[in-house]
Amino acid sequence: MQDKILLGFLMDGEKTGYEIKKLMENSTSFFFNTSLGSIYPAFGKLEKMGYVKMDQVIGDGRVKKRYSITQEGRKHFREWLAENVSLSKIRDDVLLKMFFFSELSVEKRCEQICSYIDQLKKQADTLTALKEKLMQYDVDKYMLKTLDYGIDYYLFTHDWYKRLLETLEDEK
Amino acid sequence: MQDKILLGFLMDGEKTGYEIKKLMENSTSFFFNTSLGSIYPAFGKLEKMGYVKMDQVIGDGRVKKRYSITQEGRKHFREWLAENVSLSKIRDDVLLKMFFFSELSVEKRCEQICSYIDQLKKQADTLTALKEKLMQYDVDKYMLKTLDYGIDYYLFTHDWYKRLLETLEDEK
DNA sequence: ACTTGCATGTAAGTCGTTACATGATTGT
DNA sequence: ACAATCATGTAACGACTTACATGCAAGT
Repeated sequence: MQDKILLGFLMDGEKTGYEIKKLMENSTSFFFNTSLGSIYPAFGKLEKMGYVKMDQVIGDGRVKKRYSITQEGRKHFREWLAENVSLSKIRDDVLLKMFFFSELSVEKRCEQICSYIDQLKKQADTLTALKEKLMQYDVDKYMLKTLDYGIDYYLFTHDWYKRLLETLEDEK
Repeated sequence: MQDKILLGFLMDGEKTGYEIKKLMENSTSFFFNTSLGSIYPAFGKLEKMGYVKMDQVIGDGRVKKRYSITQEGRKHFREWLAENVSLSKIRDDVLLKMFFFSELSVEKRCEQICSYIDQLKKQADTLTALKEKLMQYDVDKYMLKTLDYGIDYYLFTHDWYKRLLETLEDEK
């Protein structure tokens, strides 16, 4: 999975591991993020498989390892893109807590939901701001679409829990 | 995380690992599921920590290991429930593929989204059927709420991608 | 007789994170 | 001088999953 995202980021030009990490932070991080501690070893594997090749470059007086994608890498990535998609699980610990909400007092339930609503709103705002920023540059259409999904998802979830909170407060 | 769900399921009475697995399949599986291969070792750890205790029981002519939650276990579980919630990441491989959709032909993009829409509809229907079934019994209110979220989430995502498909088909 | 479901458990492997370790450059 | 950021990498650990291994009981 995370090897695919590395290949994906190399599709439009060579990059270092560190650069890809920075790019992720400003684009995919809300749904996909990877630590440097797994990016570097992943490049090693991709190189062994012949999907990327490395060039040692001196830039800013520093030695950097710049990776580029090979023809086989491109093929492999496009095959993965065309492969059947499947539903992934919602792995959400708020949902899990809500499942057992009967074990918690009404007050605590409200506190938890209030806090969550706050966080959802903030996340939606953060992504909206990110979108405004990115739209100033010439960013890929589908990168913006995923951002749109993110914004809409957090707004939907925000509204859902806000409605839940209203029913909770009636119970008080 | 998965130790919490085990404790949660024991809150309303003792159960075997196998029984909990079955319960999960009919309730939390759409957002949280755990294999038996991790349930059994998890019980071992919970027992060591004093959160559960085991009784060997003979039922149906079989030797079973029935676990019950201790007072410390209850305390630990309730503390976890009251702990600050935080946003979890959407780990969705469809979103990741959409991010790189420019690398795929318009036809393939539509195929992928069509297939995904289908799956989302089916999942919403499955959960709706599950809800009808559960409502016949006396199921906990918040268990049904999580199911409601699941249904609404899949419907929201279904509609979102359906709208995306319409814009994709205009491009053809 | 045979398959399915009940029931438990271990071992190997995957995938990822955090912490540790190092060191150069840039800005204050 | 000092902190922050750039840049790479490894080691330890965690949280799982799949496959393997076993065996009884119930239904067909």
